[in-house]
Amino acid sequence: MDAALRPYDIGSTQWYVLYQLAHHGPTMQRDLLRMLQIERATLSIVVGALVRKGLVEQVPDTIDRRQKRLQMTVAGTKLWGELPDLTFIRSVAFDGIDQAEIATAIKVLQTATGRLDELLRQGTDT
Amino acid sequence: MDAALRPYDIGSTQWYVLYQLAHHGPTMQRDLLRMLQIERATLSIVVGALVRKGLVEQVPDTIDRRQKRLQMTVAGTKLWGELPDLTFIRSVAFDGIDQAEIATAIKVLQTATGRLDELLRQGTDT
DNA sequence: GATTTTTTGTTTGCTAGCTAGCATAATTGT
DNA sequence: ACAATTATGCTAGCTAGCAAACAAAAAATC
Repeated sequence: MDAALRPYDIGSTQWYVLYQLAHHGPTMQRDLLRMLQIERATLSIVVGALVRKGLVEQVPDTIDRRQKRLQMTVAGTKLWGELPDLTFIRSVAFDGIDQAEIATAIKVLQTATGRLDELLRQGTDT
Repeated sequence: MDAALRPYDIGSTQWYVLYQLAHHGPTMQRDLLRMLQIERATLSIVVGALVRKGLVEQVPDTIDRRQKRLQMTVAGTKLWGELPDLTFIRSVAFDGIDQAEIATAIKVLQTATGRLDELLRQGTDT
């Protein structure tokens, strides 16, 4: 993804933010957190980069002024239209592999990461 | 890994370098590159951190003075002895999962990453 | 109604990855 | 023997992750 996006000076996480805004419209920054599964501080940096480049606007909510609503600018919408389709990456990686084996791989990884998340969660709380 | 190593101010890649030196003795920095599968520049930073902390020594080779031999210092060996055993992480993640399913997951992921590596390799050469 | 706690976002400082470009040393070609 | 190429490592500048500490606003408590 990074290699494909490099010509556009966009990183993969920045791409995910744009994807979200392009497909689901303006979004609260706090809601993006849950969608992208990253930390507040990280998202702050990523959004900052997009704002700096003029691709995204950050508007404080009128009701809850702590929260910020993110929306694409005209320049952002234009760039999004020019970005290449990245689904070919998934095709290259997985096309032709047995569907059942992919399902097994997903199950194994979800189990493992779930257990590790749980382990971390406990370690943090205690 | 990072959570377990944090009390010792050691990152996971730094741990891998120490592991290598602890188990296989002094190693040329260029050989570590292949073992850790990271870029020259990245390893340079990681090794720099270890040298700065006095855990590893970087000695220019007498025959080829470009190359640098890495070896643990006394302080490094001491710290290595104090680090916790990290194999519990693998146990937490995978214990009890069907061995055949794990093998399938590994196969799927190796195929996918292999294909993507190949794709990147071509893109870089052209 | 005033105080405390929680939520949201930012900043700072770290690890770790990358590319590009540089210097130096070694090797290869002519 | 000298010139050109290759190999090794470093620095600079970037993305992206994290934790800790902070400010501001909102919500909860007393």
